[in-house]
Amino acid sequence: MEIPDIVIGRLPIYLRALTRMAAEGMEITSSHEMGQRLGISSAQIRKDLSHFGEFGKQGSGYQTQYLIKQLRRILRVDGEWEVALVGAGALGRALAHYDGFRDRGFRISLIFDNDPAKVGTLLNGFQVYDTARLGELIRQRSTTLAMLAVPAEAAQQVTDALVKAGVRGILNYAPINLVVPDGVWVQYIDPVVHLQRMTYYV
Amino acid sequence: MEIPDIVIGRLPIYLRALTRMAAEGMEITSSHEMGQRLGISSAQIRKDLSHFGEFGKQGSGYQTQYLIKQLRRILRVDGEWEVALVGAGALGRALAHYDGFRDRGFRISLIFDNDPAKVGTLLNGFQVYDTARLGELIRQRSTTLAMLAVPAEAAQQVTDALVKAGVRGILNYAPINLVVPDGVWVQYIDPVVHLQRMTYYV
DNA sequence: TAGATTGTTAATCGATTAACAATC
DNA sequence: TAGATTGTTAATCGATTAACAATC
Repeated sequence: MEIPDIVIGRLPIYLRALTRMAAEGMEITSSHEMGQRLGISSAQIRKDLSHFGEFGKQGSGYQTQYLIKQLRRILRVDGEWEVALVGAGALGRALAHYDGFRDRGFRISLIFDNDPAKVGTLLNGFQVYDTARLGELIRQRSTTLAMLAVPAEAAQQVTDALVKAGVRGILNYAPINLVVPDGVWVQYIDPVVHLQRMTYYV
Repeated sequence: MEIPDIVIGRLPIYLRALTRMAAEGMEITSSHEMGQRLGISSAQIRKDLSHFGEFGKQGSGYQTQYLIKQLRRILRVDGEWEVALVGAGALGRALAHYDGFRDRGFRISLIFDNDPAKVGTLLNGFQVYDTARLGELIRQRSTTLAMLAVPAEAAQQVTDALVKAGVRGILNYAPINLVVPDGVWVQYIDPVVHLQRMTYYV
């Protein structure tokens, strides 16, 4: 009954591919066609989707737009999540300016940095607040998601503050493992880890 | 005999944790202690390592520095890989300035962009070259790794040029699936995918 | 109708875990 | 020695795939 994490993990990939296909004008697709694009077996795609309902038609396949809509609903990205960004260094600024969040369900709406030279400035139209005010402001706005773009040394401390303020999901760009209580989710992005996963084979 | 991809995928995580532990002054550790930090069972860590040799001592555990050295060797990051960066937008610039590559085995040494206003400028001390010269320069320097920080629309085309020039591993920041021939590896970084993996649970 | 593709079941495959002898 | 931890085997668990009836 419980849906495996690994299945949930693939849904955003399906959603991304379908959105692309829709943009290319494809109104209908099939598990076989999706699998070809993604390097995944068609059986796996059908099995994954079957955890959530029946979205296709025998003989013809899936209506692209309809499946997109369903996946957005399942993943709960049919609305817009407000995301806090901690760290306004080079990476933080790049994230703040990235325009790919908006139409996929997210918006950075609260930015923090502990550098007095940055506090009070605007970043993509948003105030940069002092990290000291993190708890206060996140609680006030009931923000539940955050991105961490601070040095590794500060990451755990900031995480503790985020969790205490009610954040439930953290996208961590710092190259360090975070300790969080049950009920808080962390995803990691570390380019070096990804590069090191390729050098073994190259 | 063949080592599973999923095992290779965990080694960089072990390496990162061990490096952290070493920095904290820990000279010895155990599979149990590592597992606690990473939220992984000690049995899995021992099993993973056993694919490559025997690195520990019964009763005491692993010498941190020795295990780091072995993992670096296994992953082939005991030297320094030259990496090409394609795309000098906000993200590309953040990557070019990131100082966390160097001591983990990588160095961005070749930067491309197709914006005439950027071509010829310096980025972290390196020339920005016209993307039109990508094939020529990558071949000349025998670069085998690349990071892709270009818009989704350009990603496949740039990928084809990279592969043709001899690149064997691509770290793709564009939110799109790439098609590559056998023998070429791709790793994906898409913050939205990671965020969407959490919203289901939050 | 004939061809295609779904959703699902059962079989296969592979990964994780538990347990323990070996031994530091 | 007594306690601790490794490396490995076997058992368990879970994920993927193959196959096909249902049906558009």
